[in-house]
Amino acid sequence: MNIGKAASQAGLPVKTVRYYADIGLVLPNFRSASGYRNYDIASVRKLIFVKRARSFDFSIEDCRELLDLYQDKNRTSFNVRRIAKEHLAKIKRKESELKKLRMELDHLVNTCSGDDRPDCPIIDYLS
Amino acid sequence: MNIGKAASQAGLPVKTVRYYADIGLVLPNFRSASGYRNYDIASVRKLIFVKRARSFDFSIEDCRELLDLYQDKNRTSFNVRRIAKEHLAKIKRKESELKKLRMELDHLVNTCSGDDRPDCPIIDYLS
DNA sequence: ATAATCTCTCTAGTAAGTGGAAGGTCAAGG
DNA sequence: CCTTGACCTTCCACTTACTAGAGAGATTAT
Repeated sequence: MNIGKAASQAGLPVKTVRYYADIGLVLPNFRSASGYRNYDIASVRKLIFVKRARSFDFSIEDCRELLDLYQDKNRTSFNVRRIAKEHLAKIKRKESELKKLRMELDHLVNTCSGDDRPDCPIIDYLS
Repeated sequence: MNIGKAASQAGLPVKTVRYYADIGLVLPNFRSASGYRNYDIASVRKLIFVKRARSFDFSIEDCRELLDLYQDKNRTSFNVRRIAKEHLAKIKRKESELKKLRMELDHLVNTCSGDDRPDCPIIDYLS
């Protein structure tokens, strides 16, 4: 199938599928005589795999590794878990930073009267 | 003072201060005959203000607006609060997405045995 | 005078795409 | 047979908020 169909089956924009081909993440099976990219079911499955992994916020490089493991019948779940654990650690770090941020900002917004006067604890805090 | 001193007083890399000048966020007071940027205390305070706002993850464009309000003696706390509230809403959205992500990934990592066999619930889930 | 430490501008790179321009291809209809 | 419209191609530029480095000029210290 052509890129348009592959993209819609995977639920990705055509541009993104082309981009994944450009960076060698998910290559089309072959090119037609006129240069059209051709995808089969297996490559569409790879696109879907990448889409899911990206929705978990895995980086493209992580996706590359995971995709290798996905295709490797001799993989060990140890290696998959290692990547996922590292990623989880990053997410947890981000989450706690974001929580701290949200709490501080929440406090600032709550202490600000938000009226027509210039006095503002938010500005004061940032100054 | 030159850019180096201004940057260190603000706790920012020189490159960043130059960047803020390039995009017109915090301009130096003037340029010396030889082209050196010159910063006074007021502009250093603006740099610090931006640094704090950035640490709250306000975008550069938010910083621009906040900086305008910071300098505007006729500002209303209503406007400051509006920007902060919008930003807070974005952060809250991100936070809950991240939490969902973390919980799902946590679950996957916990169900994966992580041994030398190829069977892996993480791969299964992404497939 | 010279060396070390500034500073300047300019270019290019980061992550992961997105948008658009200019042009080639393919199937259907008149 | 020709045209229309939908699809496809490549290439370039833009996004965010910087950061790295090159090559050159300015200032300061010895």
